[in-house]
Order: sequence, then C-alpha cells, then structure tokens
Amino acid sequence: MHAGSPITPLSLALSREASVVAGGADVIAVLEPPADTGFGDLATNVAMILAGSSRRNPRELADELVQRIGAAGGLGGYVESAVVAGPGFINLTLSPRWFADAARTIVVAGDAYGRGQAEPRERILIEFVSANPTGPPHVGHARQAAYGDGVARLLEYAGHDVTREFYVNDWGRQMDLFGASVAARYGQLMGLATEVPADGYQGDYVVGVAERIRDEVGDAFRDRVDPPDAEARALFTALGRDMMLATMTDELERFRVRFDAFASETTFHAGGAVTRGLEALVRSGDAYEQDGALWFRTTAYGDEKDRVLRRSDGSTTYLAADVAYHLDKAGRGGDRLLDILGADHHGYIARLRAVVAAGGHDPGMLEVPIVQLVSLIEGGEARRMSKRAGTLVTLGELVDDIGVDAARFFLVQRSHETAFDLDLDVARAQGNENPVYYVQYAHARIAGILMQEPAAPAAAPPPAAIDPSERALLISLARWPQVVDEAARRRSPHRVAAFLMDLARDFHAFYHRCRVVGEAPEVVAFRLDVLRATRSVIATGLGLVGVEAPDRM
RNA sequence: GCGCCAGUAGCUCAGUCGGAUAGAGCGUCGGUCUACGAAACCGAAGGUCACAGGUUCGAAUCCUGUCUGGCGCGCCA
Repeated sequence: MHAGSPITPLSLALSREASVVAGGADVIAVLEPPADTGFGDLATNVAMILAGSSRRNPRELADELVQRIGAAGGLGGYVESAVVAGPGFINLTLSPRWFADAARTIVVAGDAYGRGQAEPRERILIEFVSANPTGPPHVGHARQAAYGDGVARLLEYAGHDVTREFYVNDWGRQMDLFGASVAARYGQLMGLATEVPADGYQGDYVVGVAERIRDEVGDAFRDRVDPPDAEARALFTALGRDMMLATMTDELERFRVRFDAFASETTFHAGGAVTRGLEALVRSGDAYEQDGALWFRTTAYGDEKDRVLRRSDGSTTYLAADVAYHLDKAGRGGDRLLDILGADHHGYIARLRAVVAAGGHDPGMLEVPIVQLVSLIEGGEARRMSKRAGTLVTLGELVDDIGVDAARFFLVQRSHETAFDLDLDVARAQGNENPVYYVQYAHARIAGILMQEPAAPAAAPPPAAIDPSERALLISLARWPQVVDEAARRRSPHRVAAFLMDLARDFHAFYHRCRVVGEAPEVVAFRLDVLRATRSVIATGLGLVGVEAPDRM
C-alpha cells in the first residue's frame, strides 16, 4: 500500500472485496507482478492467506473473490479479467483505462511520484566515511561514501529529516605518527637526513604535504625537526591534518558527497567533553578502576568483554572520545543515529550501543550498517593494495579512471553486506557492457524523442489496445513508490540501482516495439505520457544514487 | 576457539520477515538498422540456489548441524 502508486486503488478495492469474502475480517490484498507475464498484469495471493486463517479451500475462496470482482464492475473498470490459477493465485489483466490513468498520474506527480513514503518520519543523523585525516580517501572510503550518501538521499526522499556528519579522527597515535612523518619529509626538503618512522606514513603524498608546509613557513623549522620538538610536532600535525581533511572533502565533493556537519575528535578532548563523559560513566556505575586503568562495563549491555577507556598511563583510548561523541549525538534530540562502519569495525558495534544505553537512551536508536570490503579487478586479476606501501587506489584515481557516474553506480549496485570485486575493465568501458550507460541511455533516448515535441491531442481516450511491452513498463513504474519505501526502510540503495536496470530494460524493449511519432492521436497521447513518466522516474532514481541523467550522450 | 558477513549460471551479483517454471549484467552462440539514437532489441545455451536434516499445502528464503571464504576478537584506531 503506497501513496501515489496506481496499484494502490486496485489493492484497496480488492481488499474490500476480500474482507467480505472472509466474513468481515480485516484483509490487505497485496498485488504484485506475477511470476510469468503470460499470467496477467498483476497477481494476488490473498485467497491463500485467507485460507490459512479461515481453514477454507484457497481455490474456493479465490473463485468467490473473482465473482465479486466481476460484480464490482472490475474494480471500477480497471480489471479486464480475473482468473484463478495454481494453488489459489488470482491473476488480473488490467484494462487500457488503468494503463492510461497510471501514466497520467505519474506524469502529473512528476518528481514527487514516490516521494514521502516514510512512516513515521524521523530525524536521522547519519555518520559515514569518518576517517583519519592522514591520507587521501581510498576505494574503501569510496564505497562507504557511495553507500552512506545513497542512504542519506533515500531517507530524505522518503520523507525523513537527515543530517550527514563526518567525524574527524584527528587525535591520537595515528595523528602523531602522521605529524612525525610530515616533519621527517620536511626535514628532507631542508637537506636533513630525517627518516619517516618505520610505522609511519610512507606514501608520496606526505612529501606533497611537506612541500606545501615549506612554502608556508620556509626554513623556520629547519633546526627543530631532528628530532622534532613538541611545538614543531604540533604544528606539522595540525597543518597536515587541515590539508588532508581538505583533500578528503574536496575529493568527496567531486564524488557528489557533501556533509552538513563535521565533528572533530580533538574538539571533544580540548573542550573537556571526553573527561565529562568518563565522569558520567563512573557516576552511573558504568565505569570502574582496575589495574590502574578505567574500564567501561560494556558487558552489562551485551558486549563480550569490558573495554578500557583510560589506560594505566593516563591516556585515553579511542573509545573514550567515542563516548563523548555518541553521548553528544544521542543528546541532540533526534530519533535515530546511523553509523556507517567498514567491515573491519563490526566488533565495535556492541561498544557503541553500550554508550547510547549507558547515556540513558534507547539503544535501538543506534543503527550500525556494516559496509563490506571492495576489491579492484583489472585484467582479470586482483589489484593489490597496501596502505603501508602507499599503493592504495585513491578515490580520486578511481574517479579519474572510470568517472563519477560509473564509480557511484557500481559501488552502490551491490548490497553493502556483500564483499564484491569491482571490475575496472567493465566499469571503464564506454560501451554496452557498462550497466550505468544502459540506464542513462534510456533517459537520453527519451529526451531525444521529446525534443522533437511531437504533437498530441489535449484530451484523448485510452488506446484500444496496450502492447505487452507497455504493460510491463507501466507495471514497473507503478512499483516505484514501493521500491523507495523498501530501499529506505532497509537502508539498501542497491535496490534502487537494481530497479533502474529493470526499468531501463522494460523501456528499451518498449522502444523497439512501439513508435510514438506518427501514430493515432490517442496512441500518441498515451505514449507521450509513458515516455514522460519513464524519464521522470529514471531521473529521480539516478539522482538517489548520485548519478546524472543526461539528455544526450 | 568465539562473533559478524557471505556461499545462487563460466565471471560479477540480485532475489532472503515462505509462493507459480529461480533472475540480471558481462561472457558464448544465432538473428535485427531505407521509420523517434544499434551505448539498443529478439532468441538460444548455461543451475544438485555449498552440503545434510527439519518445519508445511509450498523453502534459495525459516530452524538445526556441517563444510568453505572474507573480516574481526588489543590498555590500536
């Protein structure tokens, strides 16, 4: 049951009849495309559902329901025939009037067709990508960005109030190492024999960071980097952080991913929020001292073991900052928190949930979708990537290679729960082996026809006959509101991509069987609506996965 | 050893709160441009849905067990 779908009136009318057959029980008849299009346009298993509760023969119930459909004038003239098949399915063949009305409805709704299906509407804070600003974003970040932004767009379209947030992990050991690495490279630029720490950042981009710092400060720190003093370390770390964060956001923006807010780990430390968070946990009895360290009793909330918040040397762990951050997020008054994490962080979920629960919030408000790994295939072989050796493929390189549209479509096409291999040869292809162009081409083709501005009569009756390809196309279009709803509820933008492939296929088949220009007036009128409706839904769907809908290619 | 995710066509993957003969793209084979864009369409071949039990009118889907792969199991982040 989805507002705006041309299937909904049918479903409601059928539900009324089914309730009567069931003796007054409340029934919802779900209408879906049948397994085989030869069976009809839509099918329902409602008789089989009723058979279960009323202990009656499903086929007998179906027969009765079919009679009532006939008596009800074919559900308002929309049903041409209804037949019982198989174990008790009812197959409906719809009338030309339904198809004409459906196309018109979608055209009139335009971009709003499918929008606002969410119930109830929520204020959702979605955090994703969140990385150490110690290097450029890589392919793994790209998948998380494509997924996180896809979910955000989907939730917005479904009617939720969404905020995209990037948590900057700009504090701690990794940042210190990064700062030391930058300082060493700066020293080398000054002609010194400084060396990047063995466990530091070896990538060439660090040289670039050092060069830009040299351009700013000149040789002022020449004598302070071998070894670097505290002030020098802080400066190189801070400048490096700013540059890398700027690189990340620039690259992500080029990838069509923008954030509404940034949260800095350093800020939580500097502002005292980390200390206050730990004190709150101690006060509530959720944290305790042992062996000189401060422990978070996460086992009380389902974790397998307790976790250290403050080490015996007095320094705080990553988790301590996340306590502050998540208490902050949970306390902002929204309904739901989404943390998009990579597969290597899934062991962290129980800890985050414990933070939310210990803060007195419903732990159910926190959802943590896990994005599995993506690897690159080229020439039939896995492309080796190592962060240490600096051979990671960056987001920027990926975009330069295959383009934003292909990158986003490929990365969001597969369920985030599945580790998958991205074949660069296929993604790079400009031709027919590339799925993203298959969908875009459908959009461009429609634009091409509409640009000819074919004339149509203002008000035309439905055409006498509807082609099978038109039936398939309209039924697909009618499913869109439900696709949006399911994809949003399940945080699964890949369902949008899969739908677009189906829709494009239906359109291309229609295109080859049905002409628009030069047909009878009522046929032209109908098919123009079909074209406009299809173009609108494709454009909307592509927009939800961050891909452009070109008028020509 | 424990936890999470996965195992579906030659390859990459959809489909998983039970429904009819299990799908798509790529690849392979064969057709289709003197009519709106052939970046397209039509057709064919290709499957023990990892395996074994169970639940029921009906299981790729739910339950149990087994096998295989990825990731994780730190006073790292």
